[in-house]
Amino acid sequence: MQHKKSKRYYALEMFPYPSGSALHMGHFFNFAPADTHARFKKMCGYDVFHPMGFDAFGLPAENHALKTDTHPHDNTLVNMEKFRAQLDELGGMYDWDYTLTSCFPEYYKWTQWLFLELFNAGLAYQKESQVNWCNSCATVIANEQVVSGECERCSTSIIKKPMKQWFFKITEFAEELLEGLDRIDWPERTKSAQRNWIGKSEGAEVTFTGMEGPDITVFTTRIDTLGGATFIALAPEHPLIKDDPSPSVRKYIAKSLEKTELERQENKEKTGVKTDWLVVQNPMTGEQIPIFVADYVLMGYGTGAVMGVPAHDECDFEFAKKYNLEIRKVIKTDEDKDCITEDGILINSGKYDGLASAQAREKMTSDLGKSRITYRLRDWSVSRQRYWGAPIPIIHCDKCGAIPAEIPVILPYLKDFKPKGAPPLANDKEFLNATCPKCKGDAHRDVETLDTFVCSSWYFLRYPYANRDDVPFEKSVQPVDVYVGGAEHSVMHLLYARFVVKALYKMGHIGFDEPFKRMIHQGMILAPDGQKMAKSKGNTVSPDGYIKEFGSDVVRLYMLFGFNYVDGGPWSDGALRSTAKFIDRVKRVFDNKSDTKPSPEIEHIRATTIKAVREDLDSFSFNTAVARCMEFVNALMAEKQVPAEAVIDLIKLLAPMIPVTAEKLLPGVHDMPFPVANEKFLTKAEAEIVVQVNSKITDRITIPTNATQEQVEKLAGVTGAQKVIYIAGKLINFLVWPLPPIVGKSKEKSEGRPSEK
RNA sequence: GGGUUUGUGGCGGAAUGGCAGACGCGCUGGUCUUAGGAACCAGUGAGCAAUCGUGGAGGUUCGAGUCCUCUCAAACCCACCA
Repeated sequence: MQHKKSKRYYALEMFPYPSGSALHMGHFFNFAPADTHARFKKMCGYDVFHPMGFDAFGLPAENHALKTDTHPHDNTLVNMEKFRAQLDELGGMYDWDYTLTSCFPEYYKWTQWLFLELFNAGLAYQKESQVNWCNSCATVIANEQVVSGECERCSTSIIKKPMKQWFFKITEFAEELLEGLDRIDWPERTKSAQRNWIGKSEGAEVTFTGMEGPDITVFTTRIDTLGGATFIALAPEHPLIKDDPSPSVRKYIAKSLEKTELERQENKEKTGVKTDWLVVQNPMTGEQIPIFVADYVLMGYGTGAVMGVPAHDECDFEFAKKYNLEIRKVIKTDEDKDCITEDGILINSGKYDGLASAQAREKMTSDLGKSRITYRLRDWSVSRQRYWGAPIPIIHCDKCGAIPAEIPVILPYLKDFKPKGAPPLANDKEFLNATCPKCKGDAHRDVETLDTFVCSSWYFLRYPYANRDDVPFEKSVQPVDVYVGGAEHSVMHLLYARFVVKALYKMGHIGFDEPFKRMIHQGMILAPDGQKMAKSKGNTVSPDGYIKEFGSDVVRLYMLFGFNYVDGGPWSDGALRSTAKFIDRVKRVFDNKSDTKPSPEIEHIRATTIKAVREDLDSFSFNTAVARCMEFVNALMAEKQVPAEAVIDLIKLLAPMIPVTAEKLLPGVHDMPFPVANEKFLTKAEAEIVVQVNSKITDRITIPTNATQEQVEKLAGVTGAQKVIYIAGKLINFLVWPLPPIVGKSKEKSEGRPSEK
């Protein structure tokens, strides 16, 4: 019975975060169905690798420890044990020999290795910049972790703060990150979210010649509106005005920089101040236009300077109105009645007069500017001023600068890890003081820790080598075949992981450049009232009680059957009981089996069920897979004698879905091959098809499956058709044209509509 | 404002352009039970009917829940991005 193990199949779920409580319904809905898929693949003969670990570093664990006056290390160990027990209870088929825990030195040594590899390749660098600071978390957070101006974790308003920070150069991979999306089997919405986040836009740089001051280069996607540029606006952070002597300018800059991200966003009214000495010349019209400093211009995008074209840009329009600047139209828009192209035609623009905007852009870019592509993506800030994370493996030496430390740099077990202005590790003198590896002089360690997303950006490479202490992984490591996890990671974890893999690929450490070939996001289980489950609402439902009451198979099967996996939906006790009922029926039909030969009907449904279940389990369409099995059971129960061989196939089909029950009924089932449909029985000898005349159903007839179209036409008994459409096994449609009094839909409509109107 | 996705019975949800509502919940009736439950059997989109029905309006097609255009609604992502 043992089949040949062949192709390796790497099935992975996002590893859980062992914070405060136990695994919740969301975890179960992620893990149980994904486990069904992995078990199915195993029975199909794949050498399935299905590991599980713990994403143990991070803020929630640390904050929880602070609140409860415990230590995150101790809590994590306790929680992990609880998680592990729950995962076993769930009946998960995991390769526990290859587990990993991101807060253990055996793991984070290699996270530090990754950091140093990026550092040595110039992809990790330090820079002083305006960073996102969360006062409540007392740490810097990455762009991706700022959600509409607030901290993703605690919803505190984010402020900007100048700070020297470590960054990963994810922007260098913007184009690759974009391009790779076309090659992977991921949900469209996730790809779209990433494209959105990367935010590529193609445009041009145009330089305005300075008359009294320096030249100013702006970025624009609409160079065709250049003739309508009546002012220039610079971001408050722009280097050209950094040392501007004008008091009003200095005051304005200082005020803008104080504002938080959120305040800037909320303050929709444009403000700005005109500079005294800068006047620049429009390269197209030759005229001189004023320069403003305005905080609606972002330093981080384009060149930090924009040309103000009030007639064709909403923001510029608002600004121009407020400061009484000229509004000059240079493009015909939809409102202009005589507009003939979709794209607009250039007017009043000298030698470009009359060109469509797209053409004009191309021509003007080569004449007056330089084409340039910009991205919204920012480099990933990875320093955290907190305790519970992997220490940044860098030693700072006054003479030699930032020097790689010997790894692992062990995170000390601090009794007091409360953030008090400085990062907690700074208080540990033993940790802080170090010797420079280069000059052997006095130096100090970097006291910040790495963003947890660094830990999770590469863990899937580590699993197969979890027990190796000489290497993080080897070049022969394989990408994940199917990755299952929440859609909330669309732009953080999933983007970071892709970046890290691309970087490692470029450095020659691995042989692929996309980590997850296929991505599935499970939906969300809602409370029975259709609301999101929340402790504050008191509507949470916990899986543990149900498992205790009904057994894990019932809960698992309900998760498979009760929802479309990708959509999720509200929890229902009633529907859960129905799956318990179904398992009882399966047991009963199994007990009633006898050594009879299956009837042709049973052979047929057996074959079609096997085929359908195979397809459904492969495509994560669990609900229909269960439905097919239910039909199969119904058919078997209707038999006087239940043929054993068919029932055994049923148990094999169900084994990935109800592993405990299946193993009990058929010991060793999980090592047996998944049933293969007998082609012979897939089609019946006879089939019922629909007869249509002029696309209306007039009859249903039974025909031999192998009948030719001529034979079917004869059997249908319709004559005089001008055209016949025959879909084998489905329908035959006789078009008797022109239409007799009983008319088709279109005629009816054209007659009926005018009189109704 | 830009992008993506989703709109199907009382409910969860099925339908490679080919019989809409598979499968299940719930409900109704029945069998069996002292009774309740369980189990089993039958029915269950709407309408007395002809027929009508997949958010709405058009279109393509012999044929549209499915493809195209517009529109409405919801969810998510991005958003003074030049």
